[in-house]
Amino acid sequence: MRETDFVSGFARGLKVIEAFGETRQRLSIAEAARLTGLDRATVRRSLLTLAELGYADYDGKFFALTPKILRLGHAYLSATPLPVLIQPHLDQLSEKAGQSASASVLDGTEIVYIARASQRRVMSINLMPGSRLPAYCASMGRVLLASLPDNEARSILARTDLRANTPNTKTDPVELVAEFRRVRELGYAIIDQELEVGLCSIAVPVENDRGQTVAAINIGAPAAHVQASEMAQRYLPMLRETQKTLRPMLR
Amino acid sequence: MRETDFVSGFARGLKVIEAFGETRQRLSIAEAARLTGLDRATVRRSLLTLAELGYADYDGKFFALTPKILRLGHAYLSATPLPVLIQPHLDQLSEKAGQSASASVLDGTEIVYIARASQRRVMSINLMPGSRLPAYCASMGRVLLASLPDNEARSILARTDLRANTPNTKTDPVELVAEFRRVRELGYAIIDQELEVGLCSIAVPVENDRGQTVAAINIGAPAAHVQASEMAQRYLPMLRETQKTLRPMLR
DNA sequence: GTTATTCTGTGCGATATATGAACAAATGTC
DNA sequence: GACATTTGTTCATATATCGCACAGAATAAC
Repeated sequence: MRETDFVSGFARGLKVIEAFGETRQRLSIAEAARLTGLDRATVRRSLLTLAELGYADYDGKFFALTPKILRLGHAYLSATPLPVLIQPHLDQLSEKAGQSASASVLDGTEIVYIARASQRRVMSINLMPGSRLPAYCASMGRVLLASLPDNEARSILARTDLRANTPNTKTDPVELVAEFRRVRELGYAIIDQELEVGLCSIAVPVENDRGQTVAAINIGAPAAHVQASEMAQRYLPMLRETQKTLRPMLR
Repeated sequence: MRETDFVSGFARGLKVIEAFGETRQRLSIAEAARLTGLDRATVRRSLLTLAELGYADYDGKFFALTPKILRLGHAYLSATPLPVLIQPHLDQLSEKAGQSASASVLDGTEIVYIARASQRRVMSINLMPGSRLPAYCASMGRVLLASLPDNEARSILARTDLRANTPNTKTDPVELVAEFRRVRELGYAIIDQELEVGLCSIAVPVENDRGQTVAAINIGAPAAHVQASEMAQRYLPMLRETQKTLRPMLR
């Protein structure tokens, strides 16, 4: 790609939109400039552009994103067959299991939720499509990383901030890569309170008709309610069933 | 705002992203140019920029958005208190009702889903945060339009393509404005298969502590399962309860 | 109330981008 | 296989944007 094939004004604008996610919903020009590392004048032009187009509100002092911005993510969610295809199956799965069911894909070091059917709230954090979690300590993340060649998974781990969210969290890259091998062999991953105390989850890959892993689905349950050791017995059959149903539908 | 306070490269790029929503997930340069009405060379630069930043994949022929694009919508969903506050209450509501519960806000002539707890699939279309429906024939849309002054609601109706999705759909602006008055008086709206045959729903406004309507929540049910006339009796009490709980939490 | 600091808005030269035409490659048509 | 269309890419140049520096307004500090 040549230098001139890059629209830096566009790239800067996207960076400005993302700046909103990290802090509060209202940003002044100076705050946005600090968060993005861009020049104030540039940020101001981007924000005024967003406001002009209706993607942001401006009260003369602060800018705030409007729901119109959801059109951008929606362009992906509705245009990509995956979320639309998976959602109804998650609804069924969730109802059958009596627990929350989710689907996600990998984006860099994180998993991104693309669909979700919540039965009850088991996590302190609130998940919705677009939400992100570190891959290394989430059941779907384990499954997705396990689907990659070892060196790629290692490279992602190397770029990850491997922090111990709970006493259970595995943070040793060597141990994690060994875990990926286990996951690859078994075809599922179980997380026992590695992300948050009190939360267990089990995930399986979603494969397309050529056997490539294109996403992961999981069921999460409160540890108080379901022991980690029971997860497979209870939920693996229905996860496998959903997995099997989805497979011929993909690509 | 001055001419130079508008970054047209940014605006064009956003338009290109939205072009994906309308058709398939893969777009060639020429297709994107046709959909956006922009020059091929310009669209090409925008698409290459998206690819360079990881928001799109490029196989040398077609571009497709990647899940990274969800960061943009997520910037709104996580930064805005409304979706994050409402979601857990929707989960509860949905579980209690045994039906899907959703929350939405108004964006132009459409409602935009900002949170959703699906119990089972009752609609042919698949809803998720960011999904949009025409306001005039959706229960939450009725509630949101009813919260506006008559002339504003009328102005929105004037810009709406008032089509009869089913034999039940109300499409006469005069009738609709009268309906808004009724909704305002009763404090809730019921839709009896106006959007889709077989689907009923009931919505109430979500007000902040100053009594301003900031969103709407609803419960949808299959008409075969729940008569429209029973909707209020069955679900209004729990909607009111959620409404009451949310009120002091907002702003 | 004064000073210091931070912020927003503007003008300008340097730099980057958009445009439409031109061309080559790919695709479709007969 | 030749012709017509469509598509992707490149180029020159007219136009728009960027980042800087500065002025004035708004806050904050004292």
